[in-house]
Amino acid sequence: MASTPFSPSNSPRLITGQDKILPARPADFGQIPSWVSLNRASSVKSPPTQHGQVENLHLLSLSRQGKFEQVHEFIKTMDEAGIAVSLSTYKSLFETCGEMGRLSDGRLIRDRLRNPPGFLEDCALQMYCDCGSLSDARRLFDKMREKSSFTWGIMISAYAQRGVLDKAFQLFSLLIDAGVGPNFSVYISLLRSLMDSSCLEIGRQMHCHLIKTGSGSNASVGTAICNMYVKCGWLWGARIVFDQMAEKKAVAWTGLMVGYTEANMRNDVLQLFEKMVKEGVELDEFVFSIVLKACAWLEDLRVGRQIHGYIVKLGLESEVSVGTPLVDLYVKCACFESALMAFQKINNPNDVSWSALISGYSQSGRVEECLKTYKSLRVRDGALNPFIYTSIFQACSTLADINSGAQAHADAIKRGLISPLYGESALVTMYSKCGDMDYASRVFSLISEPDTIAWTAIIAGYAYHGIASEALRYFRKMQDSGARPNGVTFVAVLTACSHSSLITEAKCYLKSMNSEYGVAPTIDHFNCMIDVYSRAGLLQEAFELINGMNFDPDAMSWKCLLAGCWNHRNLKLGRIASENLLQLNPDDTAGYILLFNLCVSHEKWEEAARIRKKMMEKNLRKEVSCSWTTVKGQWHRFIVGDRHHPQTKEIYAKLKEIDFRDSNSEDWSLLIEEDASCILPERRHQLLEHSERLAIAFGLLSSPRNSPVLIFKNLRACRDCHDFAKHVSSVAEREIIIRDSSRFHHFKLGQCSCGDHW
DNA sequence: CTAGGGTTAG
Repeated sequence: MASTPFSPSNSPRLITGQDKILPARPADFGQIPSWVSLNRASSVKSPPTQHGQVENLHLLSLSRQGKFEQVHEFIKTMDEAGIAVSLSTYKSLFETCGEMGRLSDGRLIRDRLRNPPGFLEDCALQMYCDCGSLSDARRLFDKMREKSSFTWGIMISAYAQRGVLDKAFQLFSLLIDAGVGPNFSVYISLLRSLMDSSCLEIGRQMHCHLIKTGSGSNASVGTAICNMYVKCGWLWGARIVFDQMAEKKAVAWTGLMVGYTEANMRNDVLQLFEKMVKEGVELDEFVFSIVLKACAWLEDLRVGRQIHGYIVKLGLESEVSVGTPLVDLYVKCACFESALMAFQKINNPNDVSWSALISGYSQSGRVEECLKTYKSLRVRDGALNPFIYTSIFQACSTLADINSGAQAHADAIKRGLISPLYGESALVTMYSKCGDMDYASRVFSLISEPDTIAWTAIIAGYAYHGIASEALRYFRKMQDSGARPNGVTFVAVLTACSHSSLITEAKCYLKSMNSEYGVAPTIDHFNCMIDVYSRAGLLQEAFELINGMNFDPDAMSWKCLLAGCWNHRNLKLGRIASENLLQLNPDDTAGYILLFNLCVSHEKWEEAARIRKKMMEKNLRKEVSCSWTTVKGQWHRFIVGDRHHPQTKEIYAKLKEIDFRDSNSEDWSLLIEEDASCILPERRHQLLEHSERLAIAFGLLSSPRNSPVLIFKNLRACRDCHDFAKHVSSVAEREIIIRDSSRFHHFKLGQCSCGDHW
C-alpha cells in the first residue's frame, strides 16, 4: 500500500492539491496538522477570538488524537491568555477520556473544576466508570450533594455491569429510601446484570418491585424483565411476562426467541416468528438473525428460502445482521453457491460476516478458498477474529498443511486471537492431523481448563497415531480433571484400542460406557468394536457382534468387517460383508474393490471379473491413489508410475538403491481399472511404482537426515507398501511417518507403530 | 441523558 502523505513520521506539511487522499480512508484526526490552530492561537495578539471557540475546538482535536500532554499544556496556555474552557468542552473531554480509558488525564481535568454544574459532575462520574475506576467514581458519588436520578443510574449501572451485584442493589435500596424516582435505565441496567440462574430469586424480587411501582408496564422495562428471565433460564416466566406485555415490539420477540434457541427449541422460534408475522409486528434486521439461525440449525432449507424471499421483499438483504446468518444458513444446508451470493449482497461485511464465509469455505471442504480468503483479508488489514482463526486451523487440518497452520497459529498468538477452548482444541486437532503429536500435546498442555471437547481432541490425536498408551493415559487424566466424557470421547478411546489391538480393553470400555459414565452407546461405538475385532483378525466375533447388537448395521459396520476380511484374507465372510455393504450403499467402491482383491487372492478369477464388470456398468472408478509430501512449504504430489516430477531420475534411482523385493505381492486393486484380459500377475510390477514409494524416495532425497519423512496418502496403504516402508526405515535408518486415509503409521527401525494391525 | 434484541467457531 502506498504511504499516505501524513504518515506519523513525517513532519507537518501543507495539504496541496497534488496530495492524493485515498477516498476509502475515513477522516482521521491524526491527519489534521494541529499546528494550524496552535500557531493561530499563539499568534493572536489581542483580543482572542470572541468566545475562544477556536481554542476550545483545538483542545477537543488534541484529545481525540490522544495527545493529552498537549491538552494539559494547551489548557495552561489558555489559562494564561484568560480564555475559558467551556462546559461543553469539559463534557467532551470527559467522554474522550472515558472512551480511551485515560484515567489520570480525566482526574487532572476533573480537579480543575470548582463547583461544576450537576450534569458535568455526572459526566466526570461516567468518565471514572468508563475508565474502570469504580473507586474514583464512588468517592465522587459520595461527595456529590445533588444526585439526580441520572447520577444514581450511572453509579448503579457501573456496579451492575461489572457484576458487583451487592453494591448495585445496596445503592438501589438507598435510592428508593432517598425518595428519588429512579428512571427506567436504572431498572434496565439492574435487570441486565442478572445473568444466570443464581440470580433468579433477586430477579423475581425486582420484578415484584416493578409491578408495585407500575414501571413494569413500560415496554422497555417489560422487555428487560422478559430477557432477565431468559438469561436466568426460566423460560416459562419469560413467556408469561411476554404474553402479558401490552405493547410487543420486535425487540421483545427477538429476546424470547433467543431464549428458545438456548433451550434447543428451534421449532418454537419459527412458530413465534410466524405468529409475529401474522400479528403484523414491524420486522427489523435483528429478528431475522435469530430466525435464520434457527433455520440453519434445523437445516430447513425450504423455510429458510421462504424467509429469504421475505427479506428480499423488505429490502433487508444487505444488512450485516441478516446477510451474515443467511450465509451460514446456506452453508449448513450445503448450498454454497447461495451462501456466496448472500455474502456478496452484504453492504458492509464485518468480521462476523467474513468469519461466516470463511467457516463456510472450511465446512464445505473448499479449504484452498478458505485460506485464500483469510490471507487476502489479512493483507488488506481486514478485521480478523478468533472465529476466523478457528476455521483456518480446521482448514489446515483438512489439508494437513502444517506450514500454513503454524503460520496462522503464530499470527493468531501475535494478535491475541486464539479462542479459549474452541481455537485451542482446533489447534490440537490440526497438529495431530499434520502428524506432529509433540506440538499437539504442547498446545494441549497450555489449555488452562480443558473441557470435554479439548480432552477428546488430544485423545483422538493419539488414537489416530496408534499410540494407545498415551490416548488412554489422557483418558484417565480427563476423568481426574472432572471433565465428563461424551459419545465422541468414547469413539476416540475405542479407536485407540482398535489401532493397537487392545481387544479386552475395548470390550471393557464399551461395556462401562453406560454403566459407569452414563453415555449411551450408539451404532458408532459398535462400529468401533467391529473394527477392533476385524483389525485383530477376529472376524467371526465381528460378524457375531453385527448380528447380535441392538442396532441395524449400517454401511460402516459392514465396511469395517470387509476391510478386516481383506487384511486377513477371509473370502467367505468378505462376500457377506460386501453384499450387505452394497445393499446399503450400492455406490461404495470399497465394497467392490476389496471383494475383488479377495477373489483374486483366492484365484476366483470369474467372480473377480463379474465384480469388475458390475463396477464398470455402474461407471464406478477407484479413486486414484495419490501420495504427497511437503518440502520447504512446497507440495510434491505423486500418483502411481508418476514421471512428471523434475527429480524423477533421482527418485527412481533411489527406489532401485533401496532394492526392496515384494516377497508375496497381493494387492491387485490396480487391475480393476485395466481391461479384463489384464488380470495377470505380471501387472504386479506396478507395485514398485506405487505413489507412496515415489513419495518416500523423494522424501529421503530432499529432507535432512535427522528429520522424519512425512507422507500423506488419500487411500489406505497397501500391505506391500507398508512392508516397503518398514524396510526403508531400517536400511536407511530414517523415521517414516505415513498418514493414510485411516490413521498414522510411524515406521522406525523396521517396525510400524500400528503393529501391522491396520 | 429517551432505555430493550441479533449474526460467526472445536
